[in-house]
Amino acid sequence: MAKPVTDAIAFQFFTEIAIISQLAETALERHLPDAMSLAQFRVLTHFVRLGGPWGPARLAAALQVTKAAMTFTLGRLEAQGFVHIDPDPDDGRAKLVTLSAAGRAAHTQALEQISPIQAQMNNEFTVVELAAALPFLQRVRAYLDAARG
Amino acid sequence: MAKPVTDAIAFQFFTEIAIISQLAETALERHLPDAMSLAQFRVLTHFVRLGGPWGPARLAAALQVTKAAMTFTLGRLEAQGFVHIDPDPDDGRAKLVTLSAAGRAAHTQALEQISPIQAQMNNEFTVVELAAALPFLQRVRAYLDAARG
DNA sequence: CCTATTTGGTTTAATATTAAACCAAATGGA
DNA sequence: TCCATTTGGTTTAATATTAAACCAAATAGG
Repeated sequence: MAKPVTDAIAFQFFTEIAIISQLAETALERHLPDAMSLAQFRVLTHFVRLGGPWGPARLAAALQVTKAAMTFTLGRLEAQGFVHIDPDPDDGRAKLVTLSAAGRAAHTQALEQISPIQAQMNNEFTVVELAAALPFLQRVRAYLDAARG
Repeated sequence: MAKPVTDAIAFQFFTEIAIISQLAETALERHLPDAMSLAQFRVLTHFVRLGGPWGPARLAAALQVTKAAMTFTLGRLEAQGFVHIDPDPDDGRAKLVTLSAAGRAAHTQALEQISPIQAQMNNEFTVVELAAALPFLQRVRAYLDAARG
């Protein structure tokens, strides 16, 4: 026999996570500028936070999507002029992706549009509560990250 | 000015949630039987937990997907013989979806195939830890659920 | 050096999802 | 009763995603 109680709790934990994730993503997507998908927003955020040129493969790994998905997203971002994609002078296979001024502006604009959600959240939950929840979530994330073989 | 610290923590919270969700879903999907998508598994689980006939619209609402997505998923489930879809005798528009014996068996089979993940999880985290994390997650979920207008 | 393997990236085909338009049946006032 | 609105469900078109095959350049081991 399995351990039904234990199983049920782990299951419930991931169910809550999945629902929160889905609701948050939907809310976020609804407040993003029309032409900007969540995937695009995440790439822009990544550049704003960490700067520097990144290759598509590294970006895909960092944002946990396939290389094919990243090719697609970067194509959309480039078409809107939000990133520059240049060949890597040091590696004939590789490309270097950088955030453009327009991309940075679009991200700032997106942040403004989602600020009402942030404000509501901060109204509903305290920093202390959110911060208290973080360590365990980080442990779970680290475990899943390590366990994905 | 915004409150950068507060904002950063809420952002970090949802980032962890999103990553955990993605990693968990990927892991789950990899252990599911080949022909069974996560969406299909969720519908089967719903029936196993709550029984009874459900209409596509109610199912869509319960599992937080659009009616169109539910039409698609139910079509796949019906094609595999995992659910029965009959007209509702009391409502000319509606349909009644029920779990078939084959559907129940497929769900049992799926549970067996994902049990290694459960086992690993239970090995890494205690029931107490998981249970301790639940209340706050439930509060956040309830808030987001209520706030989605 | 060579060759085998790895790595960066794209393409193709399939799947899953949403939004929007739509149809048909039910419901609720006036 | 009748019409307007709501509700249940499907369809269509578009978007986003994955897996798998593929190509080209880099790297490593003999």
